[in-house]
Amino acid sequence: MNARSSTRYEWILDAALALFVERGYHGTAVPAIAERAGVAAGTIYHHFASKEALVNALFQLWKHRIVHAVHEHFPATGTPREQFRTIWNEMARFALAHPAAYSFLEFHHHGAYLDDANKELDGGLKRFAAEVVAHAQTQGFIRPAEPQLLMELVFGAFNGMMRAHYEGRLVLDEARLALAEASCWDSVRA
Amino acid sequence: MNARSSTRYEWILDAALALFVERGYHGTAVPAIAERAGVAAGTIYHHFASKEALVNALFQLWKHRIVHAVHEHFPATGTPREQFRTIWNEMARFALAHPAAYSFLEFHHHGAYLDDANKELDGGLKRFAAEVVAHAQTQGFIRPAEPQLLMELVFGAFNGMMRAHYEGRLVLDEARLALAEASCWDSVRA
Amino acid sequence: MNARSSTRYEWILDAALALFVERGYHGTAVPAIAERAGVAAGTIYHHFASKEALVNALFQLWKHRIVHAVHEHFPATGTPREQFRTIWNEMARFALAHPAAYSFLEFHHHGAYLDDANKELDGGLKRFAAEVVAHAQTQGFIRPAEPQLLMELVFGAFNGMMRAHYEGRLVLDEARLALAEASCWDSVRA
Amino acid sequence: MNARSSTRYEWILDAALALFVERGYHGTAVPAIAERAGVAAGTIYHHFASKEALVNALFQLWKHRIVHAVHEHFPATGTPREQFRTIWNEMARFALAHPAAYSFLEFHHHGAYLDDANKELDGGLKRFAAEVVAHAQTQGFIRPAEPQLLMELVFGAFNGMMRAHYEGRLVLDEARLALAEASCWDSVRA
DNA sequence: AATGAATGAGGCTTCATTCAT
DNA sequence: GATGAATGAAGCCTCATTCAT
Repeated sequence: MNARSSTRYEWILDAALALFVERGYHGTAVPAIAERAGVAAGTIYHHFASKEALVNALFQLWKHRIVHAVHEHFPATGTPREQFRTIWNEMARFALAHPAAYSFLEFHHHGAYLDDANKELDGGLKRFAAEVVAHAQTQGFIRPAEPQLLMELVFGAFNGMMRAHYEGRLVLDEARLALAEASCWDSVRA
Repeated sequence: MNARSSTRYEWILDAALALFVERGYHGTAVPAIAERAGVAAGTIYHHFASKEALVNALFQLWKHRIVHAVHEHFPATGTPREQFRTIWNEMARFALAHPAAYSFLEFHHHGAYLDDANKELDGGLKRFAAEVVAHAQTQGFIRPAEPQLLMELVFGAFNGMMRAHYEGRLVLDEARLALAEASCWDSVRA
Repeated sequence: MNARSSTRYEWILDAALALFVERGYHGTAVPAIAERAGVAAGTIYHHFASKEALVNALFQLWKHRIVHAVHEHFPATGTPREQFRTIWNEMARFALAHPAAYSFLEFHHHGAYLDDANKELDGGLKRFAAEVVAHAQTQGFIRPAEPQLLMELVFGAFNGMMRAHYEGRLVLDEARLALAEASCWDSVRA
Repeated sequence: MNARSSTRYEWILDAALALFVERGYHGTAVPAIAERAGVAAGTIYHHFASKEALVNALFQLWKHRIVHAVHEHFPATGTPREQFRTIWNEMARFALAHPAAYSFLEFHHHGAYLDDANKELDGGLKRFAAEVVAHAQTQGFIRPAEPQLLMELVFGAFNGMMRAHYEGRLVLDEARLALAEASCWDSVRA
């Protein structure tokens, strides 16, 4: 789950990600993951205790990565406007660079098989964003409303845009991303 | 063979909806649907040719209902602002009255098993909304940007809000719905 | 099983015969018989206690008919040559007039579900033929060999010919039937 | 995946042969084959894609064997009488050594599930025999009649004899086989 | 008698997991 | 560690039979 000697570990994670996104967790057979990864079915069980352990490892890996990407670039001392834009841009960069991973994290229901650690992880980014909103409100930059509500609206808008992009209904370039970001800022600014 | 006459037909649809939302299509066993519906497993096959036919019937039924609800109340001669608010409110009324159905329609990947008729149906509401946006732009009420992009942002925001509500992170009452609607209007208005 | 008030009884027998020949007993579903017969599935159970009772009734009906046809025209006082030809011709007439029935009787394994009465019936025609052979041997018309063996050879030849005809590998007309009959007579005559 | 290497492969074929002969293809459940073979039900699907693939493999295997046995000993330069006797004897040897296989090949209707390759295979031996007959006719050894008809009569007689033997109505020893062969030759010789 | 929806046992097949090599 | 054949529980579906109408 961290540095692993074998690169097969990563082959398996990559194959599982692709298949889970394509066909869902329950719709994906372990032997199918093995075949796509180019390893034997038994090999998966040398690296993961079960199919459930595999999906949890996968979720944790990518959730950590996106959280890290957002936190790493977050301008703690910037203006709320800058902070908003930075979070938006980092998430867009991530979602465009790793479409399968973002789709897996955001557009699939994992409730039935995620372990507690991952359920805790899942809400982290949104809690952080809600805090940023709340702080910006104290400075008067963002309209006075439940931070939770505003945050869910913006994340939802972002996800709607990304999903439309993934599904081919929308082409996302720099200009459109900036326009969308500005629109969303307008929906929350004071 | 399966006119809406039989109540079992509806028991099965209701049970399938609940389970598909809970555990996903592939995660739901046909005998589990039968048990929840209070019928024998074989009975499902008197009403639906297959599990796939069942999920398609379910999708079509509810998609028709929400499309109907939105179209029925759409103020064709109203101002764009009124039109926007009406669509928002009708969708909210529907999503709050039928949480499982809305969740099933919007928060699940159906790509692998939806038939062509349903794939066609799926995009209908969004195409309609994009047209409304485009028309409002010609009158100068909505900012000049791709209608498709603006529409996906607003639908996404709505869905983010609904999902947060369903998952217990947000309480939605009249006031919050109105506030959210106003926020989203601000994200697209000229 | 004899004169029945309802003609549905016969529709069912006819449909069952056609399907059993096409797909075998185990390969034929009772609802499929009902559909082909143009009756409801439940109706079959007003006329037959079970699928097994149906197949037994069918077997008995047609076995009786062919036995009757052969016996009716058998020239008890004729020469063995006449007797041989008559049996051959009667069976050919029957097999050509009722291909499905003959195929059902002779080319399908019924061992697993025939009742005792039918198992007894099954051997009747062959026992009769063996007796005819034995009697002809006492008069020196047929070569001295086990009647049972000669009879099975001739019946086998007849069946091989009929099957080839049914399966389209052979066209049977009067001339060919006569030629085949003469050939078979040559295989047993003194 | 299923080279003849694994003994289980053969266990399964043997079990399937015995059961198909006893109860027919549709009357035989895959789990029953597994049980008789002494393997798990799932194991069958490591060696055969489906029940239908299994029955086709079985048919092909034994059809190849009998064709090979007949061709291997066929005296291409012998007299028609020798050729006739050789084919008869080889088939008898085979049919007595492998009663289940011969019964499976000749006494069951496979039309519904045999693949094209097997349908092609099926007619091979008979086509060969018809050619032998036709060639013998050109030399004046066999009476002038359709080779196809004479051949079907002889094969039919052979099958009638074998079936009577299998079903206990006839005991076949060397003397009786020779007698039957001579009888059949008499039915076709000039 | 006739219907056909309903039943549920059982059939074919898949698949998460194990284990001998 | 790696393999992949083997397992058997469980999944989707069929079908002989029943029963309320």
